Amino acid sequence: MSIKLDDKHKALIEKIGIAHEEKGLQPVAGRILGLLYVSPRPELTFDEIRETLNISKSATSTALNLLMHIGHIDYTTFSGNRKRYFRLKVGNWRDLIQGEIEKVIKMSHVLKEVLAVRGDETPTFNCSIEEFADFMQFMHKEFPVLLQRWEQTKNKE
Amino acid sequence: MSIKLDDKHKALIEKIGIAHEEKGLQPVAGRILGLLYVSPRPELTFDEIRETLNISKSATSTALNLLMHIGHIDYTTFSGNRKRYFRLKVGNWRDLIQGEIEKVIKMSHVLKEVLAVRGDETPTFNCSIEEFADFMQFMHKEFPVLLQRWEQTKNKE
DNA sequence: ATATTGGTTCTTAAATTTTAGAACTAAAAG
DNA sequence: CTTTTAGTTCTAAAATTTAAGAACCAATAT
Repeated sequence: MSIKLDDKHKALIEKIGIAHEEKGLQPVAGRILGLLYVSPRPELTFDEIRETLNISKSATSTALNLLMHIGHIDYTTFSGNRKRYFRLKVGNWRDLIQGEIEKVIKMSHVLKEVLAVRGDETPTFNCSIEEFADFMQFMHKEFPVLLQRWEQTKNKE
Repeated sequence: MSIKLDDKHKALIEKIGIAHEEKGLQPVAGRILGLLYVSPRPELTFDEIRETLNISKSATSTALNLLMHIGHIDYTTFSGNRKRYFRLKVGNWRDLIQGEIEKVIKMSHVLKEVLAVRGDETPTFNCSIEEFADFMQFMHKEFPVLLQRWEQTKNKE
């Protein structure tokens, strides 16, 4: 059974798909995320996804496993039903953003390595690199504080 | 004239290259960034880059133009010398990070579009999406404050 | 004017990624 | 135990990306 969607929904799926492609996901994986965002029912089976997006079983399987691997989706099951119901782990957005911040800290470590191999002949240049690295570490340290501050303004409303 | 580099430097170039590939750059462009980070002389000519990295003129030209286009590098010239001396715009890191933040705000707008097409049948799901979008906008708003706070702690030292 | 330097652009080859199709498997249903 | 369901895995075709090679061009030097 494929999910019926109007043109607005379909356009939005592509938009979300492309946004995720830009971050390095394969097109099919991006579209699956798009579908799971706009689908009226937020838990869809393998075949609903496959048929709605007109993709092969192999592409569906590979993309779903990738998305589970990187923590974007998971699935539930219901007893007496062998199907898996795939869904976005949106409640998980804090961890997803935290993951991005961890990439930033990695880059700052690489920059520190750069500083270690550079001579003292280029003080201004070195100083910019150090600033960049330091700010990344500052961001990493301050992120949990920022998140907490947001949670609080949220509660006040 | 190719730049002489030891194995430590070469390994670091590849590391920086791969880090940038992961963010969507082509390998050659990533390596050029790596070279410009570790090179003892921070301003290199077209041919120094080409020869040091063993890449073709076309690949060098295309990658340099791409890197200039996305604001990662620029070049100086010296009168009486037709060569361009390419260099990292590291002093520019504030703008580069700001650019990332702008991508975040775009995603939050897409999520707001998602909310606009979703019905009220999935309140918990919708609420997570809204939180995600709101936090992104909060981050965008707070980023300049964070940066300013960092500049101040910097001055105190 | 002619040659050389410092690149750019066009075409194409090679590598990589992405997806489809078909064969397969494990669990459950009949 | 045979069949169906729900997917997985393997192979390979198609699409895309990446980079090389060669021809080209504009500015300077001779």
